[in-house]
Order: sequence, then C-alpha cells, then structure tokens
Amino acid sequence: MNSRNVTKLPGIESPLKPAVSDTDRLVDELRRRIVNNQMPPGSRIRENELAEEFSVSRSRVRDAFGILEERGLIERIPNKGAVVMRLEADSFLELFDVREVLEGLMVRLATQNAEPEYWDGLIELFGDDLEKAVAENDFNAYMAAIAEFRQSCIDAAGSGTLRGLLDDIYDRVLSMTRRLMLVPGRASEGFRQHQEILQAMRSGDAELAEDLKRKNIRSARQWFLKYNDFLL
Amino acid sequence: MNSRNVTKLPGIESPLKPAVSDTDRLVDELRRRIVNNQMPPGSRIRENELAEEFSVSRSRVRDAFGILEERGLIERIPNKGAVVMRLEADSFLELFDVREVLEGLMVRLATQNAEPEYWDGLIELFGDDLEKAVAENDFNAYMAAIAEFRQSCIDAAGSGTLRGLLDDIYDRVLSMTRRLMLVPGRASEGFRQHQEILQAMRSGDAELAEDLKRKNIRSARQWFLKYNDFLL
DNA sequence: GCAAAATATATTGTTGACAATATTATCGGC
DNA sequence: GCCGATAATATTGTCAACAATATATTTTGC
Repeated sequence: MNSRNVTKLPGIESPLKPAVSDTDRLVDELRRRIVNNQMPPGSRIRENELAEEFSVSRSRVRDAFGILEERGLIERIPNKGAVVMRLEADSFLELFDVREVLEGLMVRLATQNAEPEYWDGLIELFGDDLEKAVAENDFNAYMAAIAEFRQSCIDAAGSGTLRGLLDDIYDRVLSMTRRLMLVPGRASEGFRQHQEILQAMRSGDAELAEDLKRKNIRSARQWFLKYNDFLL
Repeated sequence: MNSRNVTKLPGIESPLKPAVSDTDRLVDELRRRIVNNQMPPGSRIRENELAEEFSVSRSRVRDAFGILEERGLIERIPNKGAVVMRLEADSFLELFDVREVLEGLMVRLATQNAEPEYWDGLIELFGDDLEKAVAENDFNAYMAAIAEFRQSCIDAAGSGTLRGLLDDIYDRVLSMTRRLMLVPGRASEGFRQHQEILQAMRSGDAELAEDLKRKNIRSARQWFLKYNDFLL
C-alpha cells in the first residue's frame, strides 16, 4: 500500500454504543470532535450553538456536558461556560503511569483468556506491509492497526470494568498519541514493540506480554518527556 | 480500646470536595447512602422523593443521577427509573483485578515521592493497639485505619488521575470490603499485610511495596472467591 | 371467578420561559 | 485619548409546567 493512496483523514469512529437517545448522540459527536482536535483544548463551547446545530433543546446539551465533564473531556466553570480540557505535561505523565499498569493488565488478561490462534489475524496485520507503511510514515495505517490491537485485547480481556477505564483514558490521550507518532523513530519502535507483544501473546506467555506492554508505555513516556516542548 | 465502646455506626464521611452546588451536595449525600448500604443494591430511587426531601427541583436530582450513573453507582433504565447498581460476582472479580494494579501503582508512587518519615504516623497507627482491636473484632477501628492508609498513600502519590480512578472504584467496593472483614481470619491477615507494606514503604523499597500491595489485593480476591456465596 | 381490555395513577422525559451572572459596549469626566 | 462607571447584551443556571411512558387499578365480557 502506498501512502499516497491515503487521502481522507479518518479520525476516529464512534465506538460500540448504539447511541440511542439525543443526549447519547450528542456525547458521542462531541467526544469525536474533541479527540479529533476539531475542538482543540481550550475551545469555548456554547450551549446555545450546539442546541441549535443539533436541533435539540439546551437541556440535552447540558446533560451531555455533565457526562463529558465527568469523563474529564471538558471543564465547566460556573456561570462562565465549558471549555475543552487542556492537559498539562504533568497530567500526561500521570496518564502514562496509569496506562502502564492498566494496559499491562489488559494484555495479561487477554493472553490468559484467548486461544493462541486468536492473535493470528493481528500478527498478520503487524506484518511486512505495515512495517513498510510505518517506514513510509503512513501514520493512518499504523493508527488503525494500533486501534485494532487495542480493541482485540479489550475484547479478549473480557472485563467491562477495565474496558470502561481504558476507554476514558483513551479519549484523553488520543490526540497526544497521534502527535507522538510524528517524533522521528517513535512509530517504528512502537511497531516493533507491538510485534514482540503479539509474539508473547501468541505463545501464551501472559507475564511476558504484560511486561512488554508496560515497557512499551514506559518508552512512550520517555519519548514524551524528551520532546514534550514540541508536543504540547 | 474496648469494642464495647464503639456504639455509633460511623459509616463513611464525605470526602474532600467542598460540595458547593445543590447538585454536588446531592451527589455527595446519595453516594454516602449508597456506599453505607442505606440504599442497598437494587433499591429503586425516585426523583420526586429526593427532590422533596432536599427541597430542590427535580432537575437537580436528575443532574445528580447523571453523575452517579457515569460513576457506576446507579443504573438508569429509560422511562422506568433509577436503581442502585447491583454487582455480580464477576464484577467484583474484575474490580479486584483493576484494584491490584492501581493500588500497586499507588503504593509505588507514594513510596517514591514521600520521605521515609512520612510513614511513621501510619506505622504507629498499625501498632499493637490496632492489632488487639482487630483481634477483638473492632472492625470500625480497622476500617478507619485502612481508610487513613489509603488516603495517605493517595496524597503521597500525588496523581490526580490516579486519585480519580481509585475514588470511583472505592465507592463501588466499599460495602464488599466491609463484609469481607467478617470472614474469620481475613481482617488479621489484612492487618499483617498492611504492616509489611508499611515497612517496605518506610525503607523506601517501592518495588517491594508495590508487590506486597498487589499480593494483598490478590489474597482478598481469594477470600472473596472462597466465600462469595456468603458475601453476595 | 377469571382474563383481557380500558382507565387511572404514578413516574420519568422534555421543553421553553425566566432568573442570575458574566461579558461587552456605551457614555461621561478629565 | 484614556479610565471608570453604567447600561446593554450574551451566556449559563434554575425551575415549573407539560408530554410520554410504564405501572396499577378498575371495568367488562364470558
């Protein structure tokens, strides 16, 4: 696959929820805009505007804001309004710490619960084609692969509790993850790390997979620390 | 201290937040009732009743419900109402898994960040008096000590992100933690484990402290598995 | 007396109007 | 022209009435 073929910015798709009510739809759409940086951190968001745009009452928008606030995606200042949460370097480091242990757990549980063949598809996905794509800086292809890896692991881990926590964190760090990919060398390192993790998972070594996944997050943290002046 | 002296059920106090708005106050009070089992799992909670009891409009109650739902403390079924979340054995096992890694992280960070003397107060608290109290089944004293240990660790860890996750989880498992204490032998084992953890923290061995804390949660999980017929 | 339909009641869902607060624009004095 | 006070506007916060839905009760037919 040639990187020239990737034209459309894919962003991130809305996840699993059916999104049945007006409020749910609003939450989903706003979440999407925030994590795709269509509403960058610090953006003021007005209740009236959104109510008009989506043809719903302001109450629904307020409900949605309440949920987004609880998830840490927006900040509400009384009588002033809501702004997209702006994360400082400290917060990112905290999130790396939490991700390290939670994604480690995710990989361990997934390895324990899934049959070895479960991982064959992912191993193929993280093959030569993707390696070339990464080498050619096709970050969309890599991001999509990472997302699939992540989703497969969460599914295999089979813990709704863990899924909820990881989803929350994911939303908060996605834009940073994308930016981190631009740092020369990070993407290919991450690619190799995921290959190793998958090998461990395929061989059923849950402890090793967990350890490798934790090292993966720790190294991402190192890159962030080194380049945070350019990333924030 | 004689267990005969402990008369009043202390329950749990409202935590750190100032709770300034009506909605915040409602969330806090409902949270308190839920974790203290004044509203046991499965209880139906009606918006009108609460609105009247607290002399607020139903909108405030609905806002509070939205927050509690997001935190996983209540469940809302459209057009039917809200009930206190009922946790199954599977959910508790999931929560133990997550607690294991997150509380391990908490202890590790706390050890790294705090001066050794920081732990002297807790070491004293977990001394002979408390040991005797535990032996005499003074669970309130033990619960209070555990809560203080927990709070000191979170403070020392200094991660708002981690604090948020742990607070959410804490609310969901508190009633189970209390019941688990009734299982013969669990409380004294937990007491000894906390003594060991504190020793490791005092000596500055973050890795050991993390490992011990994880073992602590794993053993709690074992007791739960063994006695879950009596606990649920 | 029983079952199913129809009615009545209770409860949650939604909305638009109004109040409180913050932001911006206007005006007057120097 | 600049600064402070005051008025105008915009935005969020709150509420109470109304609609939609589910539950409980009564009625009706057999």
